[in-house]
This record gives sequence, structure tokens and C-alpha cells, in this order.
Amino acid sequence: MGDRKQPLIIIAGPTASGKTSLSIEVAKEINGEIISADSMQIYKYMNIGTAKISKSEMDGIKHYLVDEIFPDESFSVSDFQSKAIKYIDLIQEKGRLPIIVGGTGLYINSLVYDLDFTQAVSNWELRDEYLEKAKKYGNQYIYAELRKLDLESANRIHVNDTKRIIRALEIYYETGKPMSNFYKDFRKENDIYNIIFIGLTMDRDKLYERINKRVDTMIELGLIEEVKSLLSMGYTEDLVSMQGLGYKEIIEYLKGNYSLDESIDILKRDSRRYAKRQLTWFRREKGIEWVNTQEFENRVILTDYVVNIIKKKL
RNA sequence: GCCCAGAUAGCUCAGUAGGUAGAGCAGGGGACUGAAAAUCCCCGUGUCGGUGGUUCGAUUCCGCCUCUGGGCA
Repeated sequence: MGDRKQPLIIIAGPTASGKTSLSIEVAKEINGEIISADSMQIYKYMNIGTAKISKSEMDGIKHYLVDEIFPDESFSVSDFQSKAIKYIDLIQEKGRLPIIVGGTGLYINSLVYDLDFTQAVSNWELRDEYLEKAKKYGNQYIYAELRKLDLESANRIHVNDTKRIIRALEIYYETGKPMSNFYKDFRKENDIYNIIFIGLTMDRDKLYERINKRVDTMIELGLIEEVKSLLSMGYTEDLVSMQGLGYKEIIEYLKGNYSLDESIDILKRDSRRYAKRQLTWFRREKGIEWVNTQEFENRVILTDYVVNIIKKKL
């Protein structure tokens, strides 16, 4: 209580854990507005596959970073960080409380920790060039290059982790300095915000059941049509947006590589694995107030409980 | 009712010429600094259907029982 820092409420958790509906209820109770920390819901036209909240579900609660860009626009943590900070200030100025809601751990960390993204911009030409090299000569080849330039980072990165090897090389060639020079304290806490971090969880079996069911619902709601429509708008499968869960699997089906049932099973499995990775990410974070939603009889009681946690820490 | 085959990990199955077992998939754990719904690393989780017998020792061999396929009546 009495913290001078700006209050920042975060509601995180794995996919299908009930973040969206809880966040609306909480926002109503505490006069909040919502900033989405979801790397896929930010894209326009991608609604069913991202389980995006609808206008009517928003129930009058203002949302930011949902439907903000087109599926072929580039977006990154860095963009998220700067935009989110602006929106947080904007919400504060209105005398309301900002609530970050989402499952993209890195995005959330860009607010919780003092992550500096100002140095090395991304260079897609360079990335493609090194991706080609990796394909042609093997990962060992580009990994060896990194070892020469930035041994410290190379030691941290696995040979097979192509993306991270390339990113480290990119930083070196963009700034002339090794990546290890910039990123010393990954988990140095931000001192701007008073963070109130709620993590939603439930038994794994139950969560997986919900995920499976949700995929079935997405198909019923017309996920296949949504993917077809995106493709017909010219959004190709190589786009970051189209690599999202639900999109890449349905594209494989449409290409005839899998039957519909197979692609649905794969989508369910990939979604389960994604949820597991999200849990791994959040589990490591200190200071999360974990809420097992199964322990609450109904949404009203759950909302009360969460609102109480928040109010105590404001 | 009789004959044959099978019963081993969550699933599909391999194997042990008798020394308590291993693949694929599913699953579990972890990493993560401008692609993060991405990318990557590690891990076999087991009354070998039950019960008696032979044996120093049985998941393996033998008997009986139970269940599941298939065949004959």
C-alpha cells in the first residue's frame, strides 16, 4: 500500500485458462482498461484461430493492442514494449488502471523487467542470408562464426537453435558489438511499476480438455473459412502471423498434406504443447500470485478473489 | 463348448536362447532479450494379465484361471 510507483496489473496464464473473461470482470470492478499481451491477437482478420475477444464480449471495456496491425506487418517485442508503455501512461492519465492480459511471456517480461531494445534493429536480409547459409552448410557453420565473434553468447545458445544464433550474429553486425555486451541483466526488475501479477492455472488434465474442446469449437465457428479467406487476401503461409497455431495446421490441410482429422489432432497437440511452454515460462517468474481457477465455484467468486488480491496491493 | 492367437509404458507394438525390459507416438521437465502461438535442449513414466509349479533366479519354460481377437461347431 502507498506505493508511489505506477500500478500495473498483469493477468497471465496459458492458452484457454480463462484470461479473457476474467479480465473483463476485473476491469469492470476496478475501473480498468485492457492492454493485450498476445502476439497473435494483434493481427486484424485473425479472429477465430486466435480466440480473439469480440466487440460484444468486451462489454464496453477499452482494449489496446488487439486488431492493431495487418497480418503482413512486422511486429516485435520491441514494438510491443514501446506501445504498451504509451498505452499504460494514457490509461493512467484517464485515472484508470491498466491491466495487461495475455500469454506471450516475452512481451510481459518487456514490462516487468528492464529490457532494452533500443540497440540492434532487426535486419531481415541478413537473417535470410544466414538462414540460407545454415541450410547449405549446416548450423555448425554459422555457429562457428558466432563463436569467433561472441563466444559468451555462443556458449549460451545451442548449436541447433538457428534463430538465436542468427539473432546474435545480427546484433554483432548491426552494432559492431557482441550481444553479450547488451544483455547483461535479463531479470533486472523495472522500478517504474508496482506490478501486481496474477497467474491463472488449473490441473493439466482439465486445461488440456479445455484446449481440445476449444479447437473443436474453432472448427465449428469456421476456422477453415477464416484461413481460406486470409490466403485469398494474399496473406501467405510464410508470414509470421500465418505461422500461428491454427493457421499453419489448417494450411497444411488445405495443401492436402493432412486429412482434416489429422490436422485437427495436430493442432490440438501443438496447442497443448504451447500451453506447457507458457507454464514453463511463467513458473519461473517470481512474484506471481497463482490462482487455480478450478478451486472457485463460479466466476463471481473467482472475480472477487482476484479483485481482492489487486486491491490489497494497490 | 472346442481349437488357435494374443495379453509388456497412456496408445501401437518389439524383446528377453531364464539374470526384473525398449522403440515410435502421446506425455513430462527445462531454456528463452527486436520472429516468441516462434525457436531449441533434456527425460521412459512399467506389479511384463492373475495364480501355482520347475529353478539359485520366471516377464521369459510348464499347468490352471481371467480377458480380448479369430476360427470350428
